[in-house]
Amino acid sequence: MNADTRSRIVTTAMDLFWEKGFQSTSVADILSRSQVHSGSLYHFFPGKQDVLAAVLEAYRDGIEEWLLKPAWGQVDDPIARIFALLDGYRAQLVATDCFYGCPIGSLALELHEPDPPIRALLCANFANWTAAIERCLVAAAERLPASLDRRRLAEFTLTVMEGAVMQARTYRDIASFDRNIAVLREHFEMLTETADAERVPA
Amino acid sequence: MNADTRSRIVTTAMDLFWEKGFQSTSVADILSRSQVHSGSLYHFFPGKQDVLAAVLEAYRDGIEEWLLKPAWGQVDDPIARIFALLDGYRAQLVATDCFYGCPIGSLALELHEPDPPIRALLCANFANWTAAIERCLVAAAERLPASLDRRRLAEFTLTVMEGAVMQARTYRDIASFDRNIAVLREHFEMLTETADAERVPA
DNA sequence: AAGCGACTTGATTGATCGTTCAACTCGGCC
DNA sequence: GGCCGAGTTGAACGATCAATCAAGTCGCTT
Repeated sequence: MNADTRSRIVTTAMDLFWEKGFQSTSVADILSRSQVHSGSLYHFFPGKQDVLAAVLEAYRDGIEEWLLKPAWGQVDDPIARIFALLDGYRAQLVATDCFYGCPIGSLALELHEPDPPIRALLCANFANWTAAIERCLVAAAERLPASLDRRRLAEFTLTVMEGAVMQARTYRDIASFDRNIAVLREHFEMLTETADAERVPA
Repeated sequence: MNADTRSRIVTTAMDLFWEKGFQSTSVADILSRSQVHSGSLYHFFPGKQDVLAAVLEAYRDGIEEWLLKPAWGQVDDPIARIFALLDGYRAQLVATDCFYGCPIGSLALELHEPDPPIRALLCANFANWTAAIERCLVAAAERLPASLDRRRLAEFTLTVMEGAVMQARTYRDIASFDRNIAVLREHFEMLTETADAERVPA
């Protein structure tokens, strides 16, 4: 029951930072919900910032198991996988009445001058997410224009997801999210049509 | 010197909320920078939340003069105006070394459970921004597909801007912003090409 | 010139913040 | 059996927080 005191702190902090953000979550909040005493927390972590770092590391290391595997279990087509991933964020919004969105995005905008290690972890989370999308785009290369900048489109997909989550949360309306994803889908369709056209040139 | 005590509080709070966010800005921060004493602030505002409301009202009421007019002074073409507006956010990022982005977006993600009036003001800011873009799209209707959902594309433009600002700030790299806007531009180009094609059908 | 009300001053409040620390428990090792 | 050190306990700390308020200033009205 001691090795998982640390992990209980981290998972509790993940929940609380997701629900209330970093600043609005007090150390006392983490302690009471995780049933841990302050001395124990400060035994494992030098301070609150380091709990945040551990949370961001957990997200970074859990992207495969907690984000990609659940979304891609039933889906093989690479482009379908991209939208299945986005649908996971949709499900999260719906499950919380559009209260909570992407935890990384919220933290990224909340922390105005994050310590370098914290910012590096935020970047790592974004980069891993983008890399997963890019792998899908590579797998779907034959359906997309040959000249397509895949990394750029993967980055754009993250951009649209984060922006769409932000608006859905602000409007408290999942329809806003759906409309944004629909436009992204049409963007992909225009790209595949372009690829079709260039494959039969003469 | 009394009527503008209130406005000095509001403009100072605008700056501070932009720089540090709402929670990280203390009332004492606002007081010291604006050279106002606490009693005066609490004479005009019941509390800190109401300063935030006043800030959001100022943004909402100032969108024409402070956002659109500067960006559109030299630009007439409606689609060029959309990207001129986005370029304004780019300039803000560059001027602050990618530290500060869209104040509304930052507040929207920072306040996890905003009071209803605060959330309504965030929505109003987003809605006004989107409406300005939609007016451009209506003005450019003949270059775009007839069936285009203009409100949806305007909403999408906001989505891309907010997501792009988030990433540029996180990566501290304006190139990320530029790549995202480039993809949006290509989206617009594909739409205008579609419109060209449907105008010469036979 | 007297009085009123809008506005200012700044010390002070109690709550809450992140953090510290001395005392304690307890399993494993010599 | 005695010791050590990892982990726990929870009271306490100083700092900072948003907010209060009694006293005071000043311009305007009558």
